[in-house]
Amino acid sequence: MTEEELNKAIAPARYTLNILAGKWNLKILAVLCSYNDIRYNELKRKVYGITGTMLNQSLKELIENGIVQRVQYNEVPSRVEYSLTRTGLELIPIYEQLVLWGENHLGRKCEH
Amino acid sequence: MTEEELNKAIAPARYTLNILAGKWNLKILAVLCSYNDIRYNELKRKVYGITGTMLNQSLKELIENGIVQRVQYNEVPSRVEYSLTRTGLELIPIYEQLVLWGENHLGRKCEH
DNA sequence: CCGCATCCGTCGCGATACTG
DNA sequence: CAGTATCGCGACGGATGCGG
Repeated sequence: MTEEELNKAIAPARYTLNILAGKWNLKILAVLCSYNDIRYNELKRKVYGITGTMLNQSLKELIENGIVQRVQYNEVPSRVEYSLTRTGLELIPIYEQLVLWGENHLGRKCEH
Repeated sequence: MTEEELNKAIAPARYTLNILAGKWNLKILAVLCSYNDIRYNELKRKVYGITGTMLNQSLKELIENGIVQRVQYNEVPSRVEYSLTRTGLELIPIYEQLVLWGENHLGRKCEH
């Protein structure tokens, strides 16, 4: 395998990983996954410990990558709801695989 | 879902991600995957662009996490071979899923 | 209620030089 | 051939305060 071939082969995986690897993205996905729609402040409360800055930054990334959808309702007071897109939902099986591998591996470590 | 429940739920996925997310780990896995055993310098040549420092650091992590196996042959000149463990092999399907999702998503971006 | 601008600390990454 | 030690930079994470 040449350098180019190797790079081409892993590029899509790198791309996916870059999205998942952000410190809060996994938590955000897990929360969004269990709600069809959720408001900003509700989301902020569910993703324990996150600051406004980080939540907005993470959401921005996720939106730009087509994983999260932002819907703004022009009411008073203003209301914004977030939800997973179809693309975002397709990320869930991967998330579950990550959990499975992690569980198996952590389990084995304890067994000796 | 409480804070603890959420943390417990995602912890294994975080663990798996931390392993995969290192800058060179994906490339190293991809190379190791296509060789049963490979020597240090051969590996260094295949993982284009990596420095000795980074290769050793990455390998150390992967070994500590039970993904890579190091076998040293006491010959002259010295010879060390690296290979994936059973646990490491179980990471391959995840890697492939990451590639698939990335390809689909990148594809859609170009379609408009 | 929702989000942005700024500033700062930490850490992953890496260049270089050295060892058995 | 197969590594280790040291030093430094830059990007990401995060606290705080402002704006619509």
